[in-house]
Formats: sequence, structure tokens, C-alpha cells
Amino acid sequence: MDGESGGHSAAAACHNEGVPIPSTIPDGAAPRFVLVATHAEGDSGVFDVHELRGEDPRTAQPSQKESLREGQEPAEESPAGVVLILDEALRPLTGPLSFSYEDIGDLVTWAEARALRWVWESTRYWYGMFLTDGMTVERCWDLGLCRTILSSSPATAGGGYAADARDAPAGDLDAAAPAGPEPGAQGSLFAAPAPRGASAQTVGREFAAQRAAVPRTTAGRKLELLLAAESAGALIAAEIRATGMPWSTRVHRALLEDQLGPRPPEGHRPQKLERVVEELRAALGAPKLNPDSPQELLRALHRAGIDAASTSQWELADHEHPALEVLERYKKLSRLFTSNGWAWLAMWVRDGKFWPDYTVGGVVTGRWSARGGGALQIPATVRSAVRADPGCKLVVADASQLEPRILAAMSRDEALAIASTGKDLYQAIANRGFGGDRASAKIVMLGAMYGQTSGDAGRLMPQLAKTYPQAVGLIEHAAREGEAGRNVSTFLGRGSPGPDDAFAAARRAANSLDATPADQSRADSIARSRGRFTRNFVVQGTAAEWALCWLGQVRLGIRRQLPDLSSRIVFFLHDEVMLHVPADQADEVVRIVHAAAARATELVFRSDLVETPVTVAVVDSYDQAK
DNA sequence: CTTCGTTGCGCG
DNA sequence: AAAGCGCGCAACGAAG
Repeated sequence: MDGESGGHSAAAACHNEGVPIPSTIPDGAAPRFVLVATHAEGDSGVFDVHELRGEDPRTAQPSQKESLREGQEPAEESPAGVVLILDEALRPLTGPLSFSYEDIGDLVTWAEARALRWVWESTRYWYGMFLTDGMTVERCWDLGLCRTILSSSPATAGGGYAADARDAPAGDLDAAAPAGPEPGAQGSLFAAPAPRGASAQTVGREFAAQRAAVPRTTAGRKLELLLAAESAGALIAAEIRATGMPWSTRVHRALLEDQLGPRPPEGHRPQKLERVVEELRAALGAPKLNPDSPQELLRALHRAGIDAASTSQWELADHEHPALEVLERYKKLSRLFTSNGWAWLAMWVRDGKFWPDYTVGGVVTGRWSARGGGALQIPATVRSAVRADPGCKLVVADASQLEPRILAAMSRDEALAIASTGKDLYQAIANRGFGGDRASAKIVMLGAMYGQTSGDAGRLMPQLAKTYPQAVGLIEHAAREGEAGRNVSTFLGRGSPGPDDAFAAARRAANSLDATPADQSRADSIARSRGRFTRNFVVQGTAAEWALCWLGQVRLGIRRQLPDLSSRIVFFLHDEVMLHVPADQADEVVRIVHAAAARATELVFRSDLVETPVTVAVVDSYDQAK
């Protein structure tokens, strides 16, 4: 794809583009990777880009330093790091080349013109720095994220990488790093997520070890796709973090005042919430009740003759009492106030943006997690505050009924694949074996993927298994493996974590000579619990892989077809993506989002028998989507 | 006083 | 006693 870049020589490119070029790159060499580290081994052999440009570094103009965000300023005059240019065989085409903050732009321009892949320990760190200067890159290899995947993947070559990584004690890797392994040794050399202290040599050895861990097999092909997708996800997470999600403080405040009343003084309830509390106290005959204490509340419920075992919504739905409607209203409003009220607004919204902080691969299944502000739990009640700028639109897309479709594709279940081609997967299932009853079809399908055995889901399972033997067989097998204490893997090769200590302890107890029936049933319970986890892991994890590929294809489509980069991904939530786009680009973005979904399915499954449609809405605010 | 586990509920 | 999966966050309340 980018092998064409070998066509122009480094020297020629230097003159054509007027950017610093490592003049040591021989003519005809084909650079493929830019390896980024904080320093070289020792100080010898480090060149400065200014020297290569024939400039004196002391007089070189700091071109973009001014635009760096405050607080991110590096120590004065200190270089940001070093790069090493490598070819496909990982041969260095340059010595370690030090760059400083003001050089980043030139460096990025040079590398991007050749479609090089950036190799670094942490995308969050390095790319975050690039982005503060407004520089973007197309592709990378995030060693930290890839290490996590490779360490647990059963698909690595000979399992060598996984074994080495397991041997390294988690806390000591940083300290152990300076000693380093024998040259050529494979394995994980350092694990600190921050790239501080990693030399170009160390980073290079790690990269070589990771590439060597990917076998030249079908499993290796899939693993490579996963590593690329995870790395692309890291780029996107960094870009979202730098862009922010448009958030209208005005709309949010209006919504809060409408539902809660004026903003209360610190430590007080808003008026309207206080009024509901009074109502609740009256309805329960408990004048001093603190409704925020589940214990107090439960006692008050009992005194009022409500025989509930807990105060959860689920439980209270089964009971009849005039106070319960009031309680539900209180819980809703209280939730809004405590989790997404004025305090939240002050904490997380700045400059008209909400700033999500994603952790790529933060969930064991490969889903992203997010810290701060509950970016993955934005309640429906405040979504109207997510608004496009004037002249812009939000494009909100979600992959409908994703998990059963993923199950159909990964299990190659022909009957379920056929069901995926209609408008509504659950209706199609309902029409084959469930008398057209969509609700039942949905319950049994979800129940199968989650391991539900009770109620309708359990009762209808045999029918589902008969109709879709491949699909049900796959998840049943995953469950059996988990129950036996073994690991499972997603379609692309992300391994599940092993059973925890409780699993092993319970099994030991159940197998001991003086085991009681209680020991046995406890061990069975824990084993079934792990079975439900591994059962769900394969589907949720593979769906996350598909979503990552989808997201990556959306990003690529935008970069290639709308290269002014004014259309941006601003939010991602498991199977849903939101873009903020100029209104006149909305139609094109919608096309890109659809095409990206189809492409993701081909990439992951090498088949288009299963359909993975996405529903797309072009709206002014988030609440208008679906 | 801080830390930590639990409850409850938001999201997929 | 068993329990449909994966998360993060606010608040409570017990423990240190």
C-alpha cells in the first residue's frame, strides 16, 4: 500500500518539500516505520534534526512552540525524544534522531508524506503531544496496547511472547528495564505505560519481539488486524480527547432549572428535589427520613407495610403503594442532581466541550472504558445538551442488533446469517420457530449470549439451539471451557483472563476429602459464573473488535474523502459513534459511515454473508437521534 | 480522619 | 440459595 514511497529518494524529497530529512537515508531505501522513544542508549550517535538540515540548533527558530498548550510545556531546551527510521525488515535507516517540540510538525509532515507507521510505547502520550500542535498521523503501532493483547493471546507464535510477559513481575518491570535482556531475546522489556526512560534500542527490541510474535498463519493474520485496529483506536481516542464533545452549558443549565429548580447553595438539595423528599416522607409517614440511605429507606418502607427485600427499582416494581411513585420520582431527580448536575457541569465542561478521557482496551473484552465525567454513561435526560455548532450537524450512528449478528458471522451459522439479511434480526428469528413472537425471540437470543437459564429464556433455549446449531454451539462451547477453568478467545485473538483465585479455591475445597455439599455447590456456582463470563466474552469481545474496525474505517474514510479534517469523531460508545461535521459534509459522512460498516465486516470475517447495518441520524442535538 | 466494600443506577 | 454479561460513579457506612 505505502510501499510506493520507496520510489522517491530521500534527497529528492528533501528538496521538493523543504522539510528536514534524515540525509543519511540511502537512495532507494524504503522507510516503513518511525520509531519514537525518549532517548537513545547513552548519548552517543544521536543526531539533531537541525544538524541534518545543516542548521545550528542554537539559532533555529522555534516555529510552533508558542501553540503548545499551557501546562504541557516541556523542560526548556530539552528534546522531546528521538526517532529512528526503519524499513520493512526493521533495519535502521538512520541513527537515533533527536527532535524537540518545535520540530514535531516537520517530522510529522515528512513521515506522513511517506505513509510511515509510527511505533511508540504510548499513543496517549506521544500522539497527545502531536495533537496539541495540530498534527495528525494516519497509522501507528501502540506497543503498550499490543503488548497487552499479545500477552494473553493464544494465537502468538509458539506462545513465546505470552510466556515471557507472564514471567515478568508486574511491578518491577520499570526497574528491571535498564539491565535489559540479551540481545535478540524476545519478550516484554518494560511495562510502564508512560514512555519515560525507554530508549530507542529498548523500544526497537520490543517492536521486533511483537512483530515476531505474530505467526504467518490465518490466526496471525487476524491477530495483526486486531493489533492494527487497537492502535487505530488509540489514535481516535487521543483525537477525541483533543477535540472534545460539543456541550451546551446553557441548554444543560436550563434543563436542570426546569427539573430541579434554581441551583442550590453548596450542601443543599434543590427546591424541587426537596419538595419531593417532603412528599415522600409524608407518604411513608417518616418525617425525618433520609432517602439517600438505603438502610433507612428500607426500614421506612417496611413500617409503611411495603414488604420489599431491597430498595432497588427492580424489586419495588412488584409492590403496590402510593409512596412508590414518589420514590421513583425522587430517585430519578436525585440521580440527575448528583451525577449530572451543576457540580458535574463545573467539573467536566469547559469552553463548550465535554472532555472524555478514554482508556482503549480498558475492559477485558476489549471495549473502551472511560474515566472522569462518566463519558460512557451519559443519561438520556441530558443528551439535549450535546449540540452541534452553528452550521454544523451531529452524525450519530449505531450498529443495530450488533451482538447476534457478530455471533452469526463468527460461528458461520448459515441460518442466523440468513436472518441477518432482513430489516429486523429478532423478527426474523421470531418467524422461524417462535411463532412470530419478536419479544420472545429477543429474550431467548440475549439470554443465550448472557447465559440466562431461568424464565422464558431458559424455556425457549432448546428451540433456539435446534434452529441455530452453529451459533448456539459456539457460545455453549465457550461456556463449557470457562466452567472447566480454561480460557477462551475472541474471533481475532484477544484472550480472556484466567479464572480468579476464588475459582481455584472453591474447586480445591470441593475436591478435598472432607468437602461438604455446600462446598460443592459453591464451586459449581463459581464455575457457572465463569462460564457465563467466557460465554459472553467471545461475543462481546468480537463485537468490540468489529466496532474498532468500523471506527477505524470511518476515520480513514474521512481522512481520505474529506481531508480538510473539519469532520471529526467526537464520541464512541461500544457500538455507537458520533461525529461533528459541517452541515454540507453530512451526507458524505453518512455514506462513509455505512461503507465503513460493510468494510469492517469483510475485514474481520472475510465474508459478507452476515449483514451489519448501521442506523444513522443527522441531527442538531444528541437527544434527536433514535 | 481516610480507605474500602456495598448498594443502586446510569450506559452498551 | 441462586443469580443473564461488561463497565464507572455517587453515596453510604463500616473498618482502620
